[in-house]
Amino acid sequence: MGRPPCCDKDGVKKGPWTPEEDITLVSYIQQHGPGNWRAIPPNTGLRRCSKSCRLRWTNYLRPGIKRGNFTDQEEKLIVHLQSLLGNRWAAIATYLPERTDNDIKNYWNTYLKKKLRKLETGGPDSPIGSVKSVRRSISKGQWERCLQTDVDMAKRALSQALSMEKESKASPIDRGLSSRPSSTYASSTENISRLLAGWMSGTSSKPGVAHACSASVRADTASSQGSASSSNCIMSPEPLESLLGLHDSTPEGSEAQAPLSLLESWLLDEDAGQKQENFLDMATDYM
DNA sequence: AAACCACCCAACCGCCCTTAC
DNA sequence: TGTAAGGGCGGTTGGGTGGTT
Repeated sequence: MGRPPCCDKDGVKKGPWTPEEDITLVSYIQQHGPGNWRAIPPNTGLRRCSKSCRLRWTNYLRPGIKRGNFTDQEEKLIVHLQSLLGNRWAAIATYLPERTDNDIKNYWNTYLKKKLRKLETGGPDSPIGSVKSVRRSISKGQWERCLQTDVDMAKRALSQALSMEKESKASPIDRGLSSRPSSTYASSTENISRLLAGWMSGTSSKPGVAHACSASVRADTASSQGSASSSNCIMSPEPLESLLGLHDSTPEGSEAQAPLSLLESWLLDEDAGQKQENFLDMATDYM
């Protein structure tokens, strides 16, 4: 069936976003929150289609996005999840809250796919093979139920982890804004200011903010990974780590924490097949 | 120095799903 | 119940960048 594209109208701008457009979009979302994308162009004067606004926000301006190199853990997680879920990047991205589905998709298409192809031709005991063989051994219905449970658990634990994270890490300014639900949008301002800094400091040959920023981020992450103060990452990488159970600071009363850690350890475990049974047991317990 | 090439990634496109009416 | 609209998602594209020849 399909629908006519929403962006066919004359006067709709395409191509890279300018800092001014970013600021306009972010300030609107700060006031009204994300959603109702259709209302954004008429209310802000942006000559962009609603989809473009949504994508710009979710893939670039949204707070909490981590850019730059993927860690080994993230890489393993992506590989495992891709073998489990296929190219459902949005689902995979729920496990990597700091990464966008677009980022993961790009990373997969440009790097991981090739790497895995090499691995597959190079050796028989790649993680992909083990997971796939396990997957074949259980029924489709079982598998889908597991996935659903799996995603639900991840979401619960993630929201808990993130809320704990925000409370403990909120700057005085952020805390001041925390009375409203959209407090995290404050960090979008940081995004924008960094964007602008990258834009301004970049050479005039830089065609757009996107590349100016990503280039600076890449340079930054390469030179000072783990440096919290100078990082271009809007949020620290800790939510992922806490999600993965890498921190001791387990939130008390976090009912989903234990099963999630098991899940993640399973996902990150090279020997994924052996833990499949545990996971299935655990999943059914939580249904 | 310039031409070429491969890679990266932001953004677009088209389809599907959900929801409102 | 049917239809239209909005939003979400995955695939793809195209311009910029960096490395190589």
